[in-house]
Amino acid sequence: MLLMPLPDTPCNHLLASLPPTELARWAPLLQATEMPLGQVLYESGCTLEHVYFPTTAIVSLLYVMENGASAEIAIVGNEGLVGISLFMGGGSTPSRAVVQSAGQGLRLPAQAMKDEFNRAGPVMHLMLRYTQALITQMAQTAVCNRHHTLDQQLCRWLLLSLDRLPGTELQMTQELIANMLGVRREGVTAAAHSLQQAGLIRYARGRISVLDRPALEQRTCECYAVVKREYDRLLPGRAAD
Amino acid sequence: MLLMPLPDTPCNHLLASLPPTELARWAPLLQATEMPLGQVLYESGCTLEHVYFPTTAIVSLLYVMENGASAEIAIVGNEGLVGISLFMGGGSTPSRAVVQSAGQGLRLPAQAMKDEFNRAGPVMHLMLRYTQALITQMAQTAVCNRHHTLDQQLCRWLLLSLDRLPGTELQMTQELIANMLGVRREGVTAAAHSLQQAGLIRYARGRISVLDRPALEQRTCECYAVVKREYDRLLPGRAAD
DNA sequence: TCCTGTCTGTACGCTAGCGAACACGATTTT
DNA sequence: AAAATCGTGTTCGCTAGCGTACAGACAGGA
Repeated sequence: MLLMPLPDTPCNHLLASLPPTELARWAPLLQATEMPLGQVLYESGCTLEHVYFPTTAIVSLLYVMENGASAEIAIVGNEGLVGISLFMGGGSTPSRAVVQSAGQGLRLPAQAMKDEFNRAGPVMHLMLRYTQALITQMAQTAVCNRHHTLDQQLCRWLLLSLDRLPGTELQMTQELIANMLGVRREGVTAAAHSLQQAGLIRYARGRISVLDRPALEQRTCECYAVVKREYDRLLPGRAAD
Repeated sequence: MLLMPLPDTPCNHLLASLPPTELARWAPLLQATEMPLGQVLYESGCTLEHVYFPTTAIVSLLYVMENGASAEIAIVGNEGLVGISLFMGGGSTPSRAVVQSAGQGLRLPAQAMKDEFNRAGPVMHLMLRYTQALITQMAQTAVCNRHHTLDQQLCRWLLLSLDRLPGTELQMTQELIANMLGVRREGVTAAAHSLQQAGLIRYARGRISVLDRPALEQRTCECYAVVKREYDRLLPGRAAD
């Protein structure tokens, strides 16, 4: 079957929790795609032609300012989809979606999503619940940006990314992380260094291994837990991790 | 008529842009309410019994941290409604809604909103477009918190509030503004002082008059314009201000 | 009239993070 | 094997905003 060619193959949780009937309608239209690092799924203000359901990739929603500086607004991985503005209305957003961690995903033509959404059935309610969870993530990003230290934010970011990937390793340069968090690369270097010295992670040339996840969770701010709890509450279907 | 007892009486733009048929269904259920300063419309994690359509009041959605510090996530005034989680799913959010500027509003029983939303008609689409605009505001709040100075943020905040009020005066102590922005009161004092010296505002004991709005718009960051543009794009029905 | 509470001004030392510039090792390319 | 590029470490001065503490100024009530 398309979504699970092999047992234990990673799949998208949103798709996986669709009722069989609706999934069957989409199955012939879903198309597996490679999502290489840096790929821009949509640009600020542009209308979408597909929605993307990441399976092993991670996508960042970020806003790029006029002076080129950027800030991440939310992370989307195998728990969600990229392109909510398609069914929310407007068809575009002022932000940009960039692949932050290379991998695969499934994509669906925009029209199929709109059609299914307009049936106002279980798919619609699932999409709205996901959107609600995404809203929480954005809100908490605002709070975190206001009040918490770079150290804490890095922990939060690592955990959010980790939750959306198999394994405990992420391929990610400090430069890239800095762009996501909207801080200097040197700041990330310092924070990562202290995490490494504390034995929580190990990194080398764009490869980060998380050694002590519980300690990371303890070191981060409350924002991570708030977001996690809300995702689990609103989207109970997905595998408990 | 309920929504416009007198010509030029302020009303809620969302309600005003409903088709007559749907408005007629709600009209008997809508109930005018006083919304005094500081009133908590809903608390973090609590389920809603009403949705609120502010007419002359302004409501802040804010997150209160474990240590008591807070940060505003979005502002809702006569352009929107408080309680989107009711139709988005989940029925609650980790944030709190507080009346930031006293005034009136209309409230509607939760069930009426749910019922109407589930008809999947024009009301649903309007609510979703509003939610999309709200999402933009939250995202931009995150960006602003990351990158912009207190001065710029104060300007943005004044403008957003001003857009939701009649006239050019707001009743608002610096202490309260500081809570919303998630900064120290002294910081607001300093920023407000410099705005006053530049002749953009005048304030005294909790009363702020905006003297030179164009200059405020010039002094703020791009965030204000991005949010404003998105509201105008998604909710074209409301009066151009 | 006094008094109390509210709102705003000011000062001081402190820290996190910024901007810029450069060093060095590792990896890839030629 | 040499060269170029990439990822990380380090330094220095600088600024915005924090925490704390206190003082004056205005308002409304007793």
